[in-house]
Amino acid sequence: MMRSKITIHDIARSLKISPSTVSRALNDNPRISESTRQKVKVFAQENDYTPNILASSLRKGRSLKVGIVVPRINRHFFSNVIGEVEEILNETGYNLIICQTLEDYKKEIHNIKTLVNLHVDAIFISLSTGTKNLDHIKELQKSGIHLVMFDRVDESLGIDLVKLDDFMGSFNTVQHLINQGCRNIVHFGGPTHILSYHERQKGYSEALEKNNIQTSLNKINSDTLTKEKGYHAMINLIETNKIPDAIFSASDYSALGAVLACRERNIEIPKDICIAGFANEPFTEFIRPGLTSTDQKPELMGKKVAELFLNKGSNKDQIKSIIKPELIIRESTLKL
Amino acid sequence: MMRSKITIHDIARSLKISPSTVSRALNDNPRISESTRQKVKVFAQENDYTPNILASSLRKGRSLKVGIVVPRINRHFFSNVIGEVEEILNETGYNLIICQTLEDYKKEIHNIKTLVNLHVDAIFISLSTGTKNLDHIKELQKSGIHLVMFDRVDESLGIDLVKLDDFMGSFNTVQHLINQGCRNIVHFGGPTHILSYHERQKGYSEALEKNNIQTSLNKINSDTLTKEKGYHAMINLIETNKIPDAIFSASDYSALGAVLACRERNIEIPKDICIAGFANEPFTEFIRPGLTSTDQKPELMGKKVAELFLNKGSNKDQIKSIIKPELIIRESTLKL
DNA sequence: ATGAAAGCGCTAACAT
DNA sequence: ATGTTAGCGCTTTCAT
Repeated sequence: MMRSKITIHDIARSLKISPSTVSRALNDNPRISESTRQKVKVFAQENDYTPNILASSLRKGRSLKVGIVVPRINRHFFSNVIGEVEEILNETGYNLIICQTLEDYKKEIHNIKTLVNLHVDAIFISLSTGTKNLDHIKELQKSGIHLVMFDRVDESLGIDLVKLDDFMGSFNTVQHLINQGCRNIVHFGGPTHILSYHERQKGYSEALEKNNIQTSLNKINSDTLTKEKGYHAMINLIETNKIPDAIFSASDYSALGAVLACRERNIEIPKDICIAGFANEPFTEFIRPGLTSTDQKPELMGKKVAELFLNKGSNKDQIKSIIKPELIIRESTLKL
Repeated sequence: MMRSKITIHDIARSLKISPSTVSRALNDNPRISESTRQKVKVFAQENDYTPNILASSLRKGRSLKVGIVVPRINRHFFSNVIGEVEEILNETGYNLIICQTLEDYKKEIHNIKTLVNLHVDAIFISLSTGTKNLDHIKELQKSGIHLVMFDRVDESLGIDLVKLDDFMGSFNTVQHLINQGCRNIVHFGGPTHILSYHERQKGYSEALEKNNIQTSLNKINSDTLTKEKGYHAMINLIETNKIPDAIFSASDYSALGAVLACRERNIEIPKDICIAGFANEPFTEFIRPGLTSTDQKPELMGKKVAELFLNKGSNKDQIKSIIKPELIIRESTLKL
């Protein structure tokens, strides 16, 4: 555990062989005799030799490090993606460096610069909402660092990606609301320059259309993703006497805000209004009433992301992995 | 943003000076003339020079990287400590590498090995519950890597630490419950080999004693920190007809489990029973009834941890920074 | 104020 | 199967 003190030169000297032989033995180079390999490995083990990764990375140009950039690590979805990625990468000798952008474009650029600087072999990124310009990603593409986008992706860049079928998740939720008898459904959405939110909005609209329910732009609140914004949007609906019979929110947090507003104004869920969120955050399960939401399969997504990197090989084609969401129905939308 | 291509040698050649001069200019070595310094910096800027951190770390023996090891990154408390630490370190040019142990002793050892391998300059660690033997920490102490423990600390090792006054947090909560008229208070605690849980249990016992309430060991459930365990412990109390008038839990999650059990069995909170948790997880605010809890000041703790590292200097004495908790009183304990 | 040279620890072409 | 040598890009004595 000591800060690595002994080097391959020390081993070489003790064993009266050359450093390169030691290096090769340690790296299981087939051109080294079994006996030498054993001798070296045993000696290394006994003397607590640990390779200097810095030196090896400098020389090899690869670092066995992977960076992951997410909007926030304390979101259930992201922390579970990260957990899964970390587990798989550790098994294969890679280390994961986690960065958060806090939805800030500048911080995203800074994080990427840092990772490039650390000579990571790959970067897994989920774009921040503040990111409207993708030049930094395009530059990154040229750098030779393996790139995988996930969840908040851009499909046009030709970069391998893993994403949820957000359209399906959204469509199914709205269809469920309609099945419960809701007709006047308001959408709390996110900025549509983010593909996920665009698709969720589209799923909402198409589900309504398919059921011959008139859609209306003033039923769509974009940029309503936080608890505070959801709360205020709901209060606004109440105070302008436009209470709908359902809210479909693209975020559990803004759905929560709506729930809190309803509690405050004594509007009963699901009797007076149905509310559905998105992401299946843990709290959706234990608030009262339980909040209907869509599970985004974070572990599966993490697995796919890691595998996309590990199995890439020389395949040059863009790979898009689309994950099927699961609608978790709870009391907040159960009228029947 | 390109993977750094140009080196100080390229700059030196272009400017017809030596690499060492370039290095010095870039590092603001005072022995370089202002004009050369400017020339070098401008050229570097214009040509997107980025230093190779690997090479510089290898040479200097310091990496400008810091590792942080926590039980889980998706705990509100830890993710906020991490966020604060990251922010402060980034300002000073350091990068943070985040590892999680998932409360597993082996994973903790593995994480530390990894960080040592990466030649981090410092490790900030919060011990996992699975850690009962501290040999790996003692070894780490010898390594010369700057160490700071936080939250889940061991005070006997002489390592700088930042921790909550868990005794005070616990004592104040129980005193509050007593003030509300509760006399039969059950404690859901954690393993007492972890100092925090030991102190919380002590705070519980001493608050009772101070109020001349008889304490009893069978009112203490240790190893009851998760939602599931809290749920089962509460169900057990109900089914054995030993429903207390209050639960003080050392974890918000086990308090939540108790809340869920009460809901299921139609026991009213706070009318029939008061419940208080610990950590002030976000959900405590918006479940019904709101759950009384103790804020652990994660941002402040993160700040102290980072500062302990940045300001250490040559001071050899152990520094213990004890943070005052704040009791957040919500409906779950408001009988009066 | 600047340059030359050595070396951090490792790997890999090129020998033998 | 093993050794020699030359760096990866940077910092830092030691010169001048």
